[in-house]
Amino acid sequence: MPDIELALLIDRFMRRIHFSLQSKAHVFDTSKVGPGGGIVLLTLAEMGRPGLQELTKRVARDKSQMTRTIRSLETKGLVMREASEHDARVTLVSLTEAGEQVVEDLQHAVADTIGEILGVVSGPEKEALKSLLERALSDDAHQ
Amino acid sequence: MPDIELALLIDRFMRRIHFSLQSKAHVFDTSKVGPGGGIVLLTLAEMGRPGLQELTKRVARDKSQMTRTIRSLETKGLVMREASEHDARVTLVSLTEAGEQVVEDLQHAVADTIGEILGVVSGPEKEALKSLLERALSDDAHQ
DNA sequence: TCCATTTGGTGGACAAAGTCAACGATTTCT
DNA sequence: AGAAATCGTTGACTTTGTCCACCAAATGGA
Repeated sequence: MPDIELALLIDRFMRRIHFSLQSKAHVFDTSKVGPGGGIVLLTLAEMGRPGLQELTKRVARDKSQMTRTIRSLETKGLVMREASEHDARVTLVSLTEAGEQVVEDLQHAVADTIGEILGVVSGPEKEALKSLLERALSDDAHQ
Repeated sequence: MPDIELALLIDRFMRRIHFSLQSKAHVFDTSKVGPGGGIVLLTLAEMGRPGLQELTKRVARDKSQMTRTIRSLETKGLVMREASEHDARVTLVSLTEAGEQVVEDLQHAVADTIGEILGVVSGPEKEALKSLLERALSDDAHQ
């Protein structure tokens, strides 16, 4: 019943990561993509060349915001968009080479941070955590 | 090494909770405290009567923002502040009765939401998750 | 004791992120 | 073909987050 603690813990945890990353941002975020852009880039690296809508759902943002984020990343040359051949409504988004380079930097930074924070936690536990989250998120029955 | 997935999962997870709660906010958030205010109220219920700084660190927010959040909650009559006797600089914050009432509503709403999302996850696993997060957050060597 | 330094809280100004509703261009369904 | 749904974009607006300067109180030496 009192899983409120869990919610509060998760909130704190996320902010912890956020703070930690931000304090080092000036070192690795040379392209000034910010947290929002960063997550999008990392997700793109995972997804390949999704449609904008698909991407939006994955990162759970508002579509209008995603439009702007992508545009910003595009003007930085990190991302490219092309129309889908099958459906003229959808825009496919993918990383450019420059984008992939940035992703690598981001990956290191994030991995380091997570490593620091979860240093106390054993490997198997981390895997358990991932599996748990994946299951919880698997039924993407949300908007 | 590739714990980036973990970071992305956590981000998605948090947004999932956020969305779910927000979609029902009109039902339980009758006092219009918003997500920010809600977390502060719930945290206050946990902490009792902390100093503002202490509270700020716990929820990992900027102190100036906390000032404003508390003021907003105060004008709604959910929270009260009093000067500490030991240290004239610190303001002690605590829930009013009205505040405690609101906290109860929040707790139910949050518990429900977490319950929905973590429905797939077994009890013991949830406990493991909590313990993991607590450990990861225990060394509050930040800020 | 006096002064420099830290600590707790407030305020202002601005930047970033989120929210909401409307719109044009497709596609899909019947 | 026509109605309805989908995809992306735009505009306007609210909420959060961030940074920095500031005052008041406490602390820690010389």
